Amino acid sequence: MTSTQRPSRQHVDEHRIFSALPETLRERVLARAEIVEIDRGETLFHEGDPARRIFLCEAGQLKLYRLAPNGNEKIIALLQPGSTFAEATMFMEERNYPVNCEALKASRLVAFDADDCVAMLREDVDACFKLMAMFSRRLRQRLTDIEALSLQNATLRVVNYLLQLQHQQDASEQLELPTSKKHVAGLLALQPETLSRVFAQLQEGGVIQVSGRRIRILDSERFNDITYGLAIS
Amino acid sequence: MTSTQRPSRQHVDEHRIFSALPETLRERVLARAEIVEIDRGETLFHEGDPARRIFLCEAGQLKLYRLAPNGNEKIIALLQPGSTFAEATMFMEERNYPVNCEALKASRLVAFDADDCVAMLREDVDACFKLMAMFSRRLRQRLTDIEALSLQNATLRVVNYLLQLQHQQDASEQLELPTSKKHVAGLLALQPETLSRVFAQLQEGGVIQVSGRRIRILDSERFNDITYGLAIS
DNA sequence: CGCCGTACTTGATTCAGGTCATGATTGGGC
DNA sequence: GCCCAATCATGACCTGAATCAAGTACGGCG
Repeated sequence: MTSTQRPSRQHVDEHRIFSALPETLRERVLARAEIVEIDRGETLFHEGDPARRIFLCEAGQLKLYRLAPNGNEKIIALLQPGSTFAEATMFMEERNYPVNCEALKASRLVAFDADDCVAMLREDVDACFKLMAMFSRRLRQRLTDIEALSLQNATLRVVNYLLQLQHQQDASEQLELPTSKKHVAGLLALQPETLSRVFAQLQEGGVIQVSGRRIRILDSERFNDITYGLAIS
Repeated sequence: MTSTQRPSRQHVDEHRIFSALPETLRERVLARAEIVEIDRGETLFHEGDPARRIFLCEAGQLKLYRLAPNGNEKIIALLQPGSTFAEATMFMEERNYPVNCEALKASRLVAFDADDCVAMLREDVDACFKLMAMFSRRLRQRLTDIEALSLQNATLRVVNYLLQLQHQQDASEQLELPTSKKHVAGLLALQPETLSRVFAQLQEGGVIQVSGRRIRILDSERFNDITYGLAIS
């Protein structure tokens, strides 16, 4: 991991931007922001580490995850270019990261100083509102996750995940998993074997067609039905 | 459910207060706030209902929950006097409640108009910061919930819950469940039967002593061990 | 291009927790 | 204080997903 380069306006503007911060304030944060380059497999921070910086993913892919003592890994979120993360640590009494963060691909991040960001937010209610909107969206996402974990079985979780992907991507019947099946399994709190079997079963039923990371939704009618709790037939 | 009374300053000041709002602003919100009285078993709102108001629980107890098609219920949060809820809806494009809310005991709430609150927040960065701090704490709590659901078994979830209760209450070895075991089960995403068995097993092992809603932690040594994944012996 | 480690698939088996059933106990409301 | 319904406890049984195991396919790197 290196953190020598200085970020240019471009670096940030190229992408969806540290989305809570309006145009006028970006200049100031950038003054002390740093570019962080990180290799595949490297860890950006561990759960419990003091959180002095918040991040924007410019390029690459990372996972936020928690580990069970037995080594089981639950992926909390996949970070794609344009994602910001760790903002909530700014407001905690104890500022430390609540999860581990590791690069799944070589990645380039912009690291903002937490104190700088707080200082800026103090002077800009609009920025606060954008951040609050982001927190609200994230809270609702967590609610969806909790519902999935406590009320849905493996098949339903997979189906809902695929529908969500389909919606995020161009909404065509063809979609692509954003990462390896192993990590998708970690995201859905399943073992890789189970995910594999669910895919096999859905393919068996003629509902989807899987080839590597590409998935085609063949029978969107029945596919939707499954979401409402009907059997796989 | 009745919503005729006008709330006095007292009603709100008596308790922990709409905690994101500093002293100076309370007067203004209160001008249009209403008292809502609700009986045990009544529903305050359903998932999907338009969210025009946010709430402070003054007295009583409520549950926020989601339902599976088969009737299974996951309790997202228990609301006690002093809790505020539904604040995040203020910032959603589509303002609607993401969960159901039902009174577990007859309750008295203060209902604030969402638009009024937004208007107030616009003029007070301190209030924004308090609210952002609350969102951050809540996000972290959700993270803990997700970890519990995806990486911990029934016993571990129960033990961690009891430890959390012990900490919230006076940290003595004696604690009291805040609600019925049925609802505690719903909070931990367990069936009541399973919770009952876990309690029985822990009591069997001499680790706790259960009598109704009162629980005494007998062997805090071993009790803590369980948290680290060791067997119940 | 070929090698090796990782990802993936598939089968056999196990087991934690859910489901169903039956009493015992409790507590809210008249 | 009594009564009915809801809560709670416990046993028998079932099942979905984890675990264990073994073989195949893939992809990154020399």
